[in-house]
Amino acid sequence: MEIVVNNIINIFTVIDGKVHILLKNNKLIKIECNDDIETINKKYIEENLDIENLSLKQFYTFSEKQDNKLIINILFMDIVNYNSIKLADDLSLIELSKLDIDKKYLDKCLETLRKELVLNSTIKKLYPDEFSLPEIQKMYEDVLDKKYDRRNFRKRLIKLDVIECLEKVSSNKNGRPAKLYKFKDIVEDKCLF
Amino acid sequence: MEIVVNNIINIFTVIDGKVHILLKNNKLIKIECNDDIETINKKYIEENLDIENLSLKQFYTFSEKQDNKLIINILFMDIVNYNSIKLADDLSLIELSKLDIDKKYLDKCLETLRKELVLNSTIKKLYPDEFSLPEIQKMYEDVLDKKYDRRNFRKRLIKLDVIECLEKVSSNKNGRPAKLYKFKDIVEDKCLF
DNA sequence: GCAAAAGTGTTCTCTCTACACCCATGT
DNA sequence: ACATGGGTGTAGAGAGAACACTTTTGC
Repeated sequence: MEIVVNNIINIFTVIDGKVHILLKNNKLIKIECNDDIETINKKYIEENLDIENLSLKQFYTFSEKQDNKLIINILFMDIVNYNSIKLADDLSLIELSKLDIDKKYLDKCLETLRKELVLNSTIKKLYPDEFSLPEIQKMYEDVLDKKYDRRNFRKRLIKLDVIECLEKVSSNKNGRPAKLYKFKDIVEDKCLF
Repeated sequence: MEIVVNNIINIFTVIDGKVHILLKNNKLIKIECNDDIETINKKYIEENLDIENLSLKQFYTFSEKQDNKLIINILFMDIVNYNSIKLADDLSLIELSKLDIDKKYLDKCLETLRKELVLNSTIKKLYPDEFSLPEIQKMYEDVLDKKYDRRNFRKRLIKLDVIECLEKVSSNKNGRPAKLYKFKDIVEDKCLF
């Protein structure tokens, strides 16, 4: 039987508290794999995606049969800051919850995101510069589907010693501006939630 | 390029506090995959491994190039009770730490084991009947490479409401016999550590 | 001055840790 | 009786949850 191996690259970012995924021609980024899987990915990223410091992580392999072919889809992901993505003509970002793909793929993505986003190193990639606490709190509440108390949320991050306060505030359209913070340089990775 | 896809099946058990892995002809169990990966596994288990209720979980996919062939190795695992393995002539168990395989494979196995063994449902599969607390404490200390206080270890499991005490004791060669427990029927899965 | 959103501190509860002595068995 | 390993309880520290009022901004 003919065998086709694809690498599927899921690049996630967060816009306005909602997880988005990068598409190419309105489809998942799929690369036919005819070499070692890491080599193929590295080459593709260099030639096609203008994103700095991308570090793909493999998270699942699906198989399907189609027209007497065996198709192996190896899923990879990374999470990056919105500004580090240069949107070429054929690239677009879509809210993950609005993406029309097989539920088993989507569920695996969400499961993986939930594991990744609680890590210090991941959240620093997502917010490499300044951010406000309400901003990342909203993101967590959306992705993890939980509610947090504002004060306890803040205390948690401060006690973990992972953020430092900047002398700046955000400009909100409504209400009091939020203080801006940045993540400290990571010494060891910590689980935030 | 020619592509070969293999499923590699890692079946773990614990003997005397140490993790062991099932080998076939002293090698990892490898199946050439020419159909949907779950279908292949199901068929192989039925025909070759006389183990009840095996429920394989995929955990990683490696690739390698060999003689101008692309080899895709998809790794699966399950954890079972020692007594549920019927050792046919070509099957054997070896202590995981003494297995001579590529370090990246071994590290992935250990990482996966550490995630699995803290779950209620997994540990119940390993100890479906009676067990003593010192027995599983030793296993945890070995796999997680940590030490636990005897009293706190016991209190933790009791407070989690996952074990019940039997009116029996173990027969140790040294020292006082340990009380025997069994896991309660699982309602929801809990993380033990 | 009103609505909207953000900042802050305290108390209470619960969990985790550390720790010492006694008990049941085999030899 | 002694060596070995298992069982038990308590006190103190630390983490997490609940909670209300004040502050800053835009309109």
